[in-house]
Amino acid sequence: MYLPTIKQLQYLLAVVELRHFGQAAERCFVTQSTLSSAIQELETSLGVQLLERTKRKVLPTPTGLEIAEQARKILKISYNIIELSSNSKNPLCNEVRLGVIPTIAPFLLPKVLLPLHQAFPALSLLLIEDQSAHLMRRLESGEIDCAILALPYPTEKLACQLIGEESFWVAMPEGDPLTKKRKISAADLPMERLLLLEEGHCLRDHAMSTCGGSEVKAQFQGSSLYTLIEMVAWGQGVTFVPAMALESPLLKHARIELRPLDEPTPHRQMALVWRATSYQKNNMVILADKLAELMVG
Amino acid sequence: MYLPTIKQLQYLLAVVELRHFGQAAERCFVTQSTLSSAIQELETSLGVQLLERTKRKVLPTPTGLEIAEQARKILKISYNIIELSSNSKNPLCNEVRLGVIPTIAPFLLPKVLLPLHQAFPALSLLLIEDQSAHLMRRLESGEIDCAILALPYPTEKLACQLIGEESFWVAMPEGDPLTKKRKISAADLPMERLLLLEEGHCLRDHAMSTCGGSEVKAQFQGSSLYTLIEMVAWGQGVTFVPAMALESPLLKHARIELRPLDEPTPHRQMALVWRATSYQKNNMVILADKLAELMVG
DNA sequence: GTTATTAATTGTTAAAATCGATTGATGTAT
DNA sequence: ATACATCAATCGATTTTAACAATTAATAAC
Repeated sequence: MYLPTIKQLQYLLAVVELRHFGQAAERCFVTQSTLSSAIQELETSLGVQLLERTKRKVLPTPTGLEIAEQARKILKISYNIIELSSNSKNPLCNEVRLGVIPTIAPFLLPKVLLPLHQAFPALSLLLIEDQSAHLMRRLESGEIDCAILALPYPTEKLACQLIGEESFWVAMPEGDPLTKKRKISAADLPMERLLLLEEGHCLRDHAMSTCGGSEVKAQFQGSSLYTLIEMVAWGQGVTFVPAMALESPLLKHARIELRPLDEPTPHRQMALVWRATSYQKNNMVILADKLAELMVG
Repeated sequence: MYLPTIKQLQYLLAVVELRHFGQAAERCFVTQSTLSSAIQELETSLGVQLLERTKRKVLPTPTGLEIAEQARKILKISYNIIELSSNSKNPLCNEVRLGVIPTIAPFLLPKVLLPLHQAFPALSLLLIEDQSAHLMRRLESGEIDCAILALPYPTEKLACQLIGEESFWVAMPEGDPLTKKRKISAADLPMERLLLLEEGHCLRDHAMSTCGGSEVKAQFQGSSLYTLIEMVAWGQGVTFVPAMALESPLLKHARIELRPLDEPTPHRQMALVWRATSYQKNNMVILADKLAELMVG
């Protein structure tokens, strides 16, 4: 079964509309002989006469008319395909599905979403908040295009670009003995009163490695930084918060005091990651650059 | 501006659906390398990445998905085109636009329409009644596909096939002196009482040539055989009628008597004519054969 | 009769499509 | 770890196709 070609249909349509091989050929930017034989080819492959030719006029057969009508549709869709692809060529005009981990999302997004929209008006961001491991899986399956993670994190086979760095602070209840220090060192931390996020949050792992690895036995596992902060405010213990969170209304809490950590200051790096093969790889670099710029400013 | 080819779109659709170059190639009956390069060709001509390839999986980009969707439509229309043309290949399945002259139509059509429909159930006949000259013009312009005319008539450049022959009879009022003869000869005809159809009807010309050419001065010009017969019934004169009309209810008229003409019997031939270039030329022969068969029976 | 117009035809060349075989990268099983 | 299997890209060779320029045959117009 031989499918017609778009070119054949294009030629047929031109002849049906102009009723003239020569003019049709001109419109299609080919010679009359090229057009003529292309249409003959179409006729024999379909096994049907599409045009009645006399030396003086060209008359489409009913079948020829019907097929020309279908050809019109096909041509229209073809132009539509070209339109579709040329639209998608502008940088950051596609929908970008971005995953962000829960300990970054609430602090970073309010800060960057508006400026991002101003910088790339055609960009449509779809946000997904999930833990690092889940985001990795969704990234690999193509469900999302990129993710903002906290490093260190194993990101083999992903392209990765840093967008910023932030140190950890210690949050403690108002009047806690620790508040007497301007800077807290790892040794000062009361392991027995340390509050951590539940399993799966990378902030938990980063905090644990700051305090000396698996020795830590966290007393309580909060499911979000919000709950954790509330616990601290009620005097249940102390915890780590990322620097970005300091500006959050959450930490304007009257009953919480914050102290930086001593040198070497523990910190985490934030990075945008994506599949190295991603069709958006060029856009990803642009996006990461913009994010880095917004983090500094 | 380069249009995609249907083949490229077909290959793309296969890959998007199967997520596998090898299987897609198999489905399309080509080698993997053929399919692979065809899709690369499509991508570069559109200037857009349509697929993300890793060694282990193939992931369509959003643009790739959209274009595959359009490809699906185009493929569907293409198959439709093939369907359209193969449908039109059955003999006499198209619409056939048939012109018939007014002195044949009312006598022939009642006789043949039903049997024709039984013989070619898929045939859709569109009937047009008009004078020979008009039919010729409409035939040439492609407005109709074929016509039933009475010969002799100049039919240059048209294909032509006889479907029957009929002699002329003379219709006269009941009790007319002429009724005493069993057969009428041309010389017997009362020229001053001869009623003819108006200009343009070929029956008029045939009648005139029977009576000796342009010598005839017809007293009255009827616009249809029906009026003419009524005139005869009212004793206004005599006229010619074609043999086929004898069976018509029109001539069961009580006040009309009919007589055949003497040897050499004047007659007319009926023929189906069509453009020699007509896409229906094969069908026309079939149709003419059938008509001839029905005329005899 | 001559000329102009038109589509088909012919012969040639350039472009492309396709294939088979190979490569390089990547998982999977032992 | 190592060998094996899988997969898409790549390469080189061959066939097929598309396109053109020039010509021909048929027709209409003058």
